[in-house]
Amino acid sequence: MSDVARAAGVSPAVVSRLLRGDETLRIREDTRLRVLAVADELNYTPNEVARALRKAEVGIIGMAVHDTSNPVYSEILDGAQAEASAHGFALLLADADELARGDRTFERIVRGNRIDGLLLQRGSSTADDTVANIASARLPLVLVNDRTRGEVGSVALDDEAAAHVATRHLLDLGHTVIGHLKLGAPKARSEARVRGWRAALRAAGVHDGPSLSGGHTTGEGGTALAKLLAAHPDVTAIVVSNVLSAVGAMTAARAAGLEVPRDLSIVALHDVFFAEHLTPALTVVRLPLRELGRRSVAAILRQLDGAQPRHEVIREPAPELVIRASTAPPR
Amino acid sequence: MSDVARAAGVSPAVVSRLLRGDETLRIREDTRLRVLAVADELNYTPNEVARALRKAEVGIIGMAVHDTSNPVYSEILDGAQAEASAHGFALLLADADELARGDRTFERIVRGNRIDGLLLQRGSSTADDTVANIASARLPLVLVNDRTRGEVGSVALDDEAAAHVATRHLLDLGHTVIGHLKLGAPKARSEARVRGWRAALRAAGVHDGPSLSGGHTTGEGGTALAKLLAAHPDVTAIVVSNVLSAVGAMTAARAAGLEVPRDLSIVALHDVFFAEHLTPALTVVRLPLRELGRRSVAAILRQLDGAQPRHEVIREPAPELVIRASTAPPR
DNA sequence: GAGAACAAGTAAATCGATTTACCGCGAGGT
DNA sequence: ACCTCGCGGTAAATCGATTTACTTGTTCTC
Repeated sequence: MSDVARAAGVSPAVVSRLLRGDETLRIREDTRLRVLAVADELNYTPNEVARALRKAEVGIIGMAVHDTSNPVYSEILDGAQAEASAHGFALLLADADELARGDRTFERIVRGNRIDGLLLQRGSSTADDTVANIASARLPLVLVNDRTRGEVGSVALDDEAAAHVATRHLLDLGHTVIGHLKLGAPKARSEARVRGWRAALRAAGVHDGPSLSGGHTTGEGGTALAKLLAAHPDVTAIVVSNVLSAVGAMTAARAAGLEVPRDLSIVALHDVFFAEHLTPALTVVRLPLRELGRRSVAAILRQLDGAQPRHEVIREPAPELVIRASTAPPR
Repeated sequence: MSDVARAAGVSPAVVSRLLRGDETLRIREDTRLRVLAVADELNYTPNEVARALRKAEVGIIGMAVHDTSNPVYSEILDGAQAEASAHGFALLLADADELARGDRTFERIVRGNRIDGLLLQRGSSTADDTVANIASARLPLVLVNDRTRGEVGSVALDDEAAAHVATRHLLDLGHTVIGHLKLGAPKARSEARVRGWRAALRAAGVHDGPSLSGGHTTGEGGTALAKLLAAHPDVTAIVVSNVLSAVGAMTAARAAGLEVPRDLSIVALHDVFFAEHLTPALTVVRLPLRELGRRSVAAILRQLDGAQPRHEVIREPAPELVIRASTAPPR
């Protein structure tokens, strides 16, 4: 910057104030053009690190994901990336499991002013004290796809409505014994879905079907379905809270000699690009994942502007039923 | 830091040198313990931004991906993340398309000392001049899953061997008319695969089958297969360079009245977690994607230590054929 | 007893911007 | 002739660490 200032015959202060668009700067038109020309000619780009030090704001938002390979998460990431970029912020990726372990690298990121705020996708292993630890670093924090009561922000999807829509679909097809493969750990989210499922059943005057944890991998989904079928052979349809579990469940159903959807209808929460290429193509309830990423970043940005953390639930766009081939009327 | 220094009754220099493990620092044992205790009590973590400014090294590596949702890329990302974290570096995510557009946010990242080096996954839209532009910023650069001649580093997979293995598998099954759905844009990678495919055919004394671009989405893969079948109805097997295209091709084959693998065998390059859940389960050649991410970060780190950029190809672990259900002998 | 050698630190410049308080100059008013 | 005011800037402190050259007191050596 001082090189530019010298070459343009002004003080560094002018260069800084001009380039930052300082409103209080009075400057002659010719000086303005000269400085701009010199900056351009010298190919000057301000050092962001120095800026960050002085302004105590780095322009980077941390994103802690605990399973990068899950396609659901990469869609959230995409939305977050777009929103951050639109506001001149960049995303720093971090492994949520390292965070939970209290890893050194992570401590440095969280407490070392490397990021202005953190987006956290809490996995099964990320406990409350990790959240408390981050909050104690006075770092703006938003829990993504999660609900909490505490002093931290959160943005959640309308899990209850989604489960309701899925269950309603099965009821409409004529099913009356409808099971549920729940999520594993994140309690609030899981409970919201159970509520939605149960509410739909109640509204239709149907008894609760069996409900057990379906984990969050294809493998876990498969074993969970096997267990469910063993205990409740009368089930004709299930709602699966996790797409990957649903895929595993579908494979397991076939292995158990059931044909989907003839003998068992399956509807999953969350759409993923390969759902339509499965056999049968998977019926799902699509939730606005990209929007979730977007709104999470927006929430962090609001906190950076001094707003109090809020708890929001995305109800628009509403959960959308995508009917494919894995659901049908009961035999 | 000065708070700690004051509370411990020493100068900031001691705190800095002690915490950084400066070998030239002579210090009494009791002083050492006192400073450490005070730092711990005050919950002191050094400001990474200030460090970065002084040392002209930020501890962050940029990763520009042009399609976050592709599961192939998220596996690379995972490997990169692990390696970076193991060396105390963090990953900054960026959209390669924004980079190609010359976006402001990106300029600030690349030229503003926000990152120590950049990992670039060149997509179809990322032209050579983008690479030149980054190189001109004197930023260590490594092209991931790509080959180049230039002054920048690169880490590639053994695409030729992979295509060879895939083709060899089809030949072993008895096929003699074997097509190829190529990759779209990244030329070097695409050509390596064509070479591998052709070499396997030649070695078996079989004529080249038809070869055309299969794009990199399910949609493109589908239309490409339709076109290929229309022109060459005698094809009994194909190698598909992109998994997503392969999925689309499988759907398209069925739509054309062909049964996979009875009428058409399909083998794809790259394994993805859902390949085994497709119907039929997709036969693939698995390449070490996580290792690719790892080695790419390692290559950047070497450049940071002053090493010259290199061009490397990962041959270990070797491409591995994973036989599932989409390949069979010709009818 | 003088000087060397060493232990245990310290002072101060530096990294590159940002920002606040201030300053000199010419024009206009009286 | 003196004062004021607005224009067009500038000087200098600051953000929080790092690092090199230097200092001070003590012990050892001959």
